[in-house]
Amino acid sequence: MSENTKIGPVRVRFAPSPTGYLHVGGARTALFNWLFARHQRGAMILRIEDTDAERNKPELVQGIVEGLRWLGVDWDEGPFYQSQRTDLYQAAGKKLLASGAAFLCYCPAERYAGGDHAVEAQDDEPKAPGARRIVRCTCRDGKPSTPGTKPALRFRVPIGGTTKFFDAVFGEREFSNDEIEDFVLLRSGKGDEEFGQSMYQLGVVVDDIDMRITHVIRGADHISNTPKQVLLYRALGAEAPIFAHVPLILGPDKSRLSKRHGATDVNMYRTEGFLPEAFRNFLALLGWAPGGDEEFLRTKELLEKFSLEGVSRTNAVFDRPKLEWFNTQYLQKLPIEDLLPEVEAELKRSHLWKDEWASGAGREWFAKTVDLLRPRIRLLPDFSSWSRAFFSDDFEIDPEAKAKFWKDPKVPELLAKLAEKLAAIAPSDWNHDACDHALRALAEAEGIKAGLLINATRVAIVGQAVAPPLFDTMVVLARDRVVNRLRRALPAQAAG
RNA sequence: GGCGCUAUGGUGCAACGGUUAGCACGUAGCCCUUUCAAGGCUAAAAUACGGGUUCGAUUCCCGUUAGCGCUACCA
Repeated sequence: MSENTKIGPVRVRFAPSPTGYLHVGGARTALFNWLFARHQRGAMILRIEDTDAERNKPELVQGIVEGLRWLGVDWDEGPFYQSQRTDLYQAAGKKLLASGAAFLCYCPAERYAGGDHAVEAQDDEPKAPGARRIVRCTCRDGKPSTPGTKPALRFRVPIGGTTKFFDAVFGEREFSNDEIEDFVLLRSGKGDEEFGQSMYQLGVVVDDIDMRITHVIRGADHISNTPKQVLLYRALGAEAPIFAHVPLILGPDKSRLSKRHGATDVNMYRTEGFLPEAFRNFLALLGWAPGGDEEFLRTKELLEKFSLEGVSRTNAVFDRPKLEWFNTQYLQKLPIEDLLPEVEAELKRSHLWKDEWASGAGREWFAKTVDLLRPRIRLLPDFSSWSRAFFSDDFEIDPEAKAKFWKDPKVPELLAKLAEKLAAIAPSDWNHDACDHALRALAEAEGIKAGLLINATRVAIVGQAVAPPLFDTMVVLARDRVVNRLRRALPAQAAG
């Protein structure tokens, strides 16, 4: 609407750090950025924040990129790697040093590291009010605390006053400068380098300025970092962007979502067989709502409706049962042509795919079969496992199904008779009602309930107690397969 | 410990001063039925607590409590 009219085209970025896989929190941040960018017809940029050589695992970038692709999140620029942009950060750091906005710090790193385990600050050192941590470094007046060591570059945070910024989700925010520590901009150099790698705060700000980012949409865990970054923008002579901090995703116990809560890697949902669009719909509704009660929102609608105003300020619990519900909804409601490629890919993965299903009559059969199966499918791999008998003659008969529906001693005889009756139907007359009549006529002639024969037949032709309605299944399998499977089932029954 | 953020059923969201507090997931029951789903109907279930402001608070303000975040030469 109007929030971006004076700052030109929207430019946003997703900036993961390759210290782990793409987790659902990051995925949602990426999704929100993407929805916002596409809704605003702006640009989406991917930037890899790999300035920590120690923790960084370059091979993880591949997985992150795959996760984003699966999610359907694409980008217009990048990926850019911060590890390849060090000159920019060094230059910015030196500029800040020259202007007096930063200073050299000779303190040993351990002096500040480790939170509660940090070295106790001396009584005469400026500390955050009531806290043990050191907020003002004694090096800021130019006197090296530990001469002879290589210095890091720290930002000279103003004494007194406040730093403000606007957050599209949380509103106007104001932080007291006395709470902000003299944070490190550039690590101390090793060997003969003047400085080491850039720290997070400097890299982010330098890049966001350089890439002309207009809206910084990221997790709410960064809200306390924001005043530091605003200070940096000012010191670098740039205008701060609009921030939008999105609430975090929690596990069922309301603690921050982590591995012990189960799958947090987006790629695990892909391999489990969730539909990306269902996953996207679910994720979009975690911390955002379009305002009404609609929940089944296809990506097109998400794109139309997304706005930062609808983003919630409260953390949300990742509710897997609801994700599963979304998946079954998509499995059932998607236009069949949207679902077919997913099923095709699944059958290829499990080597059940036949090329004859790619087009023509084969495609029609495939569409009809998938349509018959879909109400009972929960995850894509169910097409290969649970529905195997629809795509292959090579399937097992489930022992529990036998025990349940082949109990009656008359079953072998009944199935044999049914096979002969069905075999007598001309292929051109093979349809739901013909099968229905043939079976019910037999049941009546034998003086048994149709249900007994229906259930026994189902086990014989698909090997399971659970399947789509029998006569629809028979139509899809066609006469010869049904008859063959009935005949084949008899020795299996005797053996079982 | 300090600073910050948040608070509607078990969960995700709606209601942006006036509703019998709505929808969905999940749960329970019923219907449908040829197995199992799906679908339909019904039920139980919430404004954290205490103060204000107001004719009127879920909604605005303060406090308490709880949860979460930040508090690294991590990002």
